[in-house]
Amino acid sequence: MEYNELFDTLFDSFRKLLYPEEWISIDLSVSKSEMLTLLQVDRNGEIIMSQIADFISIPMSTATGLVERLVKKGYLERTRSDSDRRIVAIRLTDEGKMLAGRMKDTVNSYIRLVFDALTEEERKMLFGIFTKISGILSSRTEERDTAKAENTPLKKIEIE
Amino acid sequence: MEYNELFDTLFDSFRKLLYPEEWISIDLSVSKSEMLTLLQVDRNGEIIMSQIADFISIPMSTATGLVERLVKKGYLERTRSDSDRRIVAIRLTDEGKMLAGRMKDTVNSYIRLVFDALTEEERKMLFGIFTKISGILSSRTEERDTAKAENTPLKKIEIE
DNA sequence: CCTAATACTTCGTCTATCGAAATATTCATA
DNA sequence: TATGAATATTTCGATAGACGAAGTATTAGG
Repeated sequence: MEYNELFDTLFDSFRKLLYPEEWISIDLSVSKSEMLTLLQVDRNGEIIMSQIADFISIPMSTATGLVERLVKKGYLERTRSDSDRRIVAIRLTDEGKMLAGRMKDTVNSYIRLVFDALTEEERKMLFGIFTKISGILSSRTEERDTAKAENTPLKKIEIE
Repeated sequence: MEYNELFDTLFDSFRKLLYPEEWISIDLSVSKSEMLTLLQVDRNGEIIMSQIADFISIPMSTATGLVERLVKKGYLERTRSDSDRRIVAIRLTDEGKMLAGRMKDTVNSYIRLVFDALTEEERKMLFGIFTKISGILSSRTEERDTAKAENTPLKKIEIE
């Protein structure tokens, strides 16, 4: 019976993440995908177009537009690689670094808010639980990925 | 130092929720907002347009389109209220009920997957933690809402 | 060399979102 | 009880973002 309550809580979290403007004060100058991109570039320091597309699971044509907007806004800069001139490397500008920093601070302030409300024991356990969950979810993702890879040739047999 | 790891985990969850197609097998015939709407209608049994708009935090004009698509797809039906003919009540069709059921089943299977990986103690604690967190987040939302509400009257002074 | 593969961009199209104005109905009040 | 304000919703036009197909440039392989 706890399942239902848990479902509702998750449902609510899903809603909040889809429309975070409601509960978190984020910079309105970037969209959710743009935010994700900035944080990912921040994590990697430097990243190439195809990695961005891969990471967010979008086609390259979409990634081009996404990065283009962030470049126009002054948060990212593009550089053609010298060793392989097909490759475009993406880096944060100083302004981009500041924005990424502010975004991380905001999220961290929420993490802290939650952490402060928990006991030491709960904190430890939450961390362990998170690790377990993310392990399960990524093993799921891998399953799907390999399944997809294995199915691709088979699809030709389907009667569509 | 745990903060960073936690940030990364949250960051990843955010990404997965924004692009759930990657890890969860959901019905491709509806978008994320549409899914949210269907589940909310399912929860309430019957709901009116403004409640939908309110719940998902979108303007009414957007809600109209959203519901329109779901009606066309055969998942929702509209009825003008007899007591107040301005009001439009939304209900799930049988097909809509089935889809909502399938969506809940999918999510519940994930919940179960996670639950099964946890000990009884962890389960209890996770539940408590979830309750705490959602309490904190909704008190935040309320703060923002009342702040907004308190500001509204002042707006009338504006020279429009 | 020359063809295939890779990395990326451009273009046209389509979908979703949103604000402003329009419509229809009910409420309030004088 | 007429009439102007308030409420609930839709329509319309504009705009942003996503995506597939085709195009460009560069590198790799036989």
